[in-house]
Amino acid sequence: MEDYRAIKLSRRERQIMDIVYQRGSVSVAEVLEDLPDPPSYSTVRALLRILEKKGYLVHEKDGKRYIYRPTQPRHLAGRSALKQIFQTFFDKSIEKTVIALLSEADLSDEELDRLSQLIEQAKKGDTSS
Amino acid sequence: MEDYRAIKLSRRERQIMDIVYQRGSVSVAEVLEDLPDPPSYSTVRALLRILEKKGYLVHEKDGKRYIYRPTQPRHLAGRSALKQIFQTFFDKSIEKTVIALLSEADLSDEELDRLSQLIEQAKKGDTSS
DNA sequence: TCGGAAATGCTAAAATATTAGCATATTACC
DNA sequence: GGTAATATGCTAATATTTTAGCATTTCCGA
Repeated sequence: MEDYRAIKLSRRERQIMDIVYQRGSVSVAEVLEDLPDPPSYSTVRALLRILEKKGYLVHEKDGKRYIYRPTQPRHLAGRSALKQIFQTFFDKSIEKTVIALLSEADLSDEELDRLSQLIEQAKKGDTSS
Repeated sequence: MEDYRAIKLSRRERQIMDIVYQRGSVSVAEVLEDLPDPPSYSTVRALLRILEKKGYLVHEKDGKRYIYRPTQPRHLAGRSALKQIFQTFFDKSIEKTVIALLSEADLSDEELDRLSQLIEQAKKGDTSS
């Protein structure tokens, strides 16, 4: 499935999908909590139903209420989203994107060490695409 | 300005802003070229006018046609977008995001070396937020 | 068990986004 | 200068999105 953040969804639908991915799974009430300019409960339900019909979500029952989950796994959705980003803002360069990320916040030395290791591994496992 | 990709804009508006940031600056015809399910020329003009009115774009004349540019610099928009992404999909962890990026494509050894250097620098310039 | 709180199912109105058309202006070129 | 090609300005119809209301169902606790 392609990046929902880029193409298909309406404004509210996208907002809701972001909330779903952030939380992992959601009840109607939770979505309502997180939505900016929150509409009515009823409205949120309608949107979740639409997203399910479009195939982006599924629900299961938890007691008397529904819990919605994304159909596309989080890590895949994340990768798609990242791809969109570095294509749009960083000349399709992963390197530039990483640089921007690193300058975004101060990582701890441990985190930096782990990244160093990762890069070393990448250097060795060369053609392992 | 906040991340236009997350909150405010409609589907078409967002598509157009992505195109603008990808190209740097755009004519109406260029936007039309890149839009999926392209509408009419007239439609694109209307949307660009709306985006300008909302403050996301400005235009200048180039001969007889308009060239539109984003008001927010690309690198800032990119940072906002990245932030959104790692908050939504990577538990607010920059490290996890970098890892995802590295696994996304095979970087050349030179690129990896440059990243190593960058990380070393980050280790030294510790409190330099 | 039965009443109330809190869900969902379904439907339709209202608001917004999307679209295109016609009139007018600008430029390039002969 | 005149004319064709190619812009823009403005407006309004259409489609979609967003919204909420009312009826019904489900679960929990007294």
